[in-house]
Amino acid sequence: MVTMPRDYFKDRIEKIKEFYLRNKRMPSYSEAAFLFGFRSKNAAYKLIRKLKELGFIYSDEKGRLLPGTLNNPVKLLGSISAGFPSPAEEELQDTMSLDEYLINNPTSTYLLKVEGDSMIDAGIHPGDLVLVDKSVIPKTGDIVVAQVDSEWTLKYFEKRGGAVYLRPANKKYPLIKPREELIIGGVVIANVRKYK
Amino acid sequence: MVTMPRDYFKDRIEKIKEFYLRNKRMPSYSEAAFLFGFRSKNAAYKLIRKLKELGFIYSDEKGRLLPGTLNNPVKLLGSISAGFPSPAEEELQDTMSLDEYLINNPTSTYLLKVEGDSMIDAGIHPGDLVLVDKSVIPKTGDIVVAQVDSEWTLKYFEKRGGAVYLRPANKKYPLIKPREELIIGGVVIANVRKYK
DNA sequence: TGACATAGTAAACGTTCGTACACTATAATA
DNA sequence: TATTATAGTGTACGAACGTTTACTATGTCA
Repeated sequence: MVTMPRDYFKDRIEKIKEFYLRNKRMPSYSEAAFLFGFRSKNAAYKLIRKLKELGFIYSDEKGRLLPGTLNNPVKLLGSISAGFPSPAEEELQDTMSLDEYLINNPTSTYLLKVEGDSMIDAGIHPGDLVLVDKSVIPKTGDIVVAQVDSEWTLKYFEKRGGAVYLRPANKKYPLIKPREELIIGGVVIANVRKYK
Repeated sequence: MVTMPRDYFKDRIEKIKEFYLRNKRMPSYSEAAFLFGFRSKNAAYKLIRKLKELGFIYSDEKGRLLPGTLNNPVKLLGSISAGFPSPAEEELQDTMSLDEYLINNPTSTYLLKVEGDSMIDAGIHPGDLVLVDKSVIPKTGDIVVAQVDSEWTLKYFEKRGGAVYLRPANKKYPLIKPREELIIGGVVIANVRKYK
């Protein structure tokens, strides 16, 4: 029986990953054979069958290859204070896609750039991007996009005894009790800050 | 001459988008024809040629369709304090992918879950996910993942007169002057917080 | 040693692919 | 009204597709 070296699969997966990132589609079997350095596309066919069993790849009803966990661009390490594993060691790590992780409802979610410091105590800074889902019904404690005095702002949503209040996360600003009807643009489901 | 209704393209694009999200690949021309309700795939062929000109789709050297701006899952609205356009109006908005926006170097970037409150004044809370690029060389003011007393922590990086310091973003904790060699696990390039 | 599982080669199949060409129907324009 | 550009139908063709089968070579294990 022939046993393959330890990183046999990893190199192959990396090749496909590169192809996928470069071409934005999965290779055909003959293209995969070329990637792997095989002369026969059946060799690729058999190899990929194993990658499928490992979950890196799958295929649709027509046999075309689709990205499995390949798709996920960022590697997952442990948590920071727990003495997480050294970033140096390159294993077959778990990966994830930020898009898929953060966005539940692609059609009802949009992105908003934050200006002003009214939510700074909630860790939402000017310049941050805020993901807003307008299909979510706000509950007390949620951060919402609301229209106050014909201006859109970011506030904590509070419902007490039938009345609705908007609370800024900054002691400098007062609690807001909306005069008339309150227009909600959606609930903040995530906050993203880019440094570089 | 036949002029198409205003949202002619938008509906078609939405159909392809749905297909792409569902199948994780672009449709063939015959599949696209079926999506559009055409009997002839040549009709899809001509229509998609126009979508290509608009940048929503393109194709590789073998003619296979590839996602253009389709790919991007989240719609971009204006900024929040500027009285941004109502989220209700559904135009052909700009879209973006968070993965592509945040990650410059997929191979050297990883994700870390934050525990502890040492960076809370920088708006990085316990439970946040931090994107770390280990190929970036830290500069003063950057937030880095560093090993202090054989523990991995998140600190501001400061270089003054040849000496390197690590500063927590929380007044409760003291400035750290590393005794021996300083091990840096990478530079924080983004912070992500998920609420829902 | 002999039996066996595996990695890879090679060729063949029916199907689907992208693309091209000829054609019809419709609506706008001059 | 005649002209013209466009939306869509239908057919055809060579190339590439996924999949199957047969075969070789090689290393493992009893």
